[in-house]
Amino acid sequence: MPTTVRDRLVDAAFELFEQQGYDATTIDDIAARADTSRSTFFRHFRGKDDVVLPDHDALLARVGERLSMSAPGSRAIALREGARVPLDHYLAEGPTAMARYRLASTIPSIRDREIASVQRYVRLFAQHVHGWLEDDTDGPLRAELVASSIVIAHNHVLRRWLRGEQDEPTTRAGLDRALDRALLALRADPSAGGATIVISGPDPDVEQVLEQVRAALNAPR
Amino acid sequence: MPTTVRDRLVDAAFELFEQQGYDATTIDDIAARADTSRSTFFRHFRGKDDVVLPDHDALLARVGERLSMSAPGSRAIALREGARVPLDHYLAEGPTAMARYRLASTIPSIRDREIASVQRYVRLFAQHVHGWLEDDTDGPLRAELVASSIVIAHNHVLRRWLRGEQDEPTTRAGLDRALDRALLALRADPSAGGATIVISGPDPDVEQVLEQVRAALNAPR
DNA sequence: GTTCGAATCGGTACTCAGTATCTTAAAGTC
DNA sequence: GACTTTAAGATACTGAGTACCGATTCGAAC
Repeated sequence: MPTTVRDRLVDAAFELFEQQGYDATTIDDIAARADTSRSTFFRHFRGKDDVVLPDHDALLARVGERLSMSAPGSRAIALREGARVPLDHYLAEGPTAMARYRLASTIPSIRDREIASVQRYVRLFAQHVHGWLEDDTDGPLRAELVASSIVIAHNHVLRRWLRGEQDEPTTRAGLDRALDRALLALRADPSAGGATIVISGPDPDVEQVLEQVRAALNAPR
Repeated sequence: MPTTVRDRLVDAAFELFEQQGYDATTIDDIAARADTSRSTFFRHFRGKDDVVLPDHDALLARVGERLSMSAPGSRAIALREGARVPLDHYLAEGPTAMARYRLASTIPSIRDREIASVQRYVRLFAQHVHGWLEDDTDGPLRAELVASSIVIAHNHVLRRWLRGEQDEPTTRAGLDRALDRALLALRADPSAGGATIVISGPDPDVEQVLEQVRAALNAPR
């Protein structure tokens, strides 16, 4: 089978990291186990932690593409499908994604880089949402809130799968539920003219709702 | 005046970083300009980037303290005052905070560490909020959403001040407004029994509101 | 078949961050 | 004054990351 040098390096790195720890394994160790040289390692990866992390660049680009082709009427759909892109990617990756998660949970250096990567997704979502809210005062803040909520919802369901707490179908369905909750912030829009009503909850009683509305309107705000 | 070695090191580092860039200045440079030795530098700071970052540990502890002494009736107040702790700290710091912001905006290494620090605040808030929502299904997700919204609101107003776009009083008032928006996610609680009503916006017309409520209740959800 | 060019890889040497350890000077403490 | 503690300087080492050079291979063009 045509295993490339790059693949051998990744495998060697994962094995050594899990086996003898991150700090304890040198790049020479990784290169040696992959039957190649230190130079070659640095030709393929920017650094030691780079081996573990997936290439977010490609994934980020795909998410950006999805968000770019969004019509004014279907913003929410674009956001949901944008969030689905990385989730599907990791679900398809399977065990590799899980191994990476184990490492990212343990090794501070890698966890920090992972957090920084997550932030790039937040910024990407925020940029698009901000563009959609151009006329809004407080646009940047709302955009950031919505963006981070989406990413949090995504990571929430992803982590449960990575930890083996959920199977794939449950995870996919979970994203939709989590996004429901996350996008409440988008739906409740205090900057719109008049008032914005958000009603959530199972089968509300109409009279009770109206009573609550009266109370809310009469209360000092 | 009794400038300590530590202070001299910090000053030297800031000057050199701004003057000749982060990567271009070695720790020897910093030590030399502070008229001390490399050993002393590492005795005071864990690493090169540590000089720039404030000690989040103390700040984090103070926020945690404030959140810990929160009664069931005053959760929202605790969150607001918890968010005010770091804001007040940076406002008091003044120019130093601004210089740090300039560096963090420019130098990827420092920015990544800054992002990781922010994440620690999110986790702290989330832990407390999660404790308060113990009985809630989806508690962890809601807690994360609320926590990150608070931190985003905080950083939003802080950044505007750091960039010199706002004066201090405006910034303090801005935090409250930003938190209003951020905490919508907390108020709109789909897991509560019955329904939850969130009404936001300036001076809503009662009839219009009731009409919207009827429409929302009649619409298929 | 030869030659040219472009990748790909290995090898060497260097800078610098970070750690460990030892020694020294100064400042309390009894 | 002798003793302990603490802050600082000095030295040496490991390992990440960079720069550069040379060797090999594989095609394509002539």
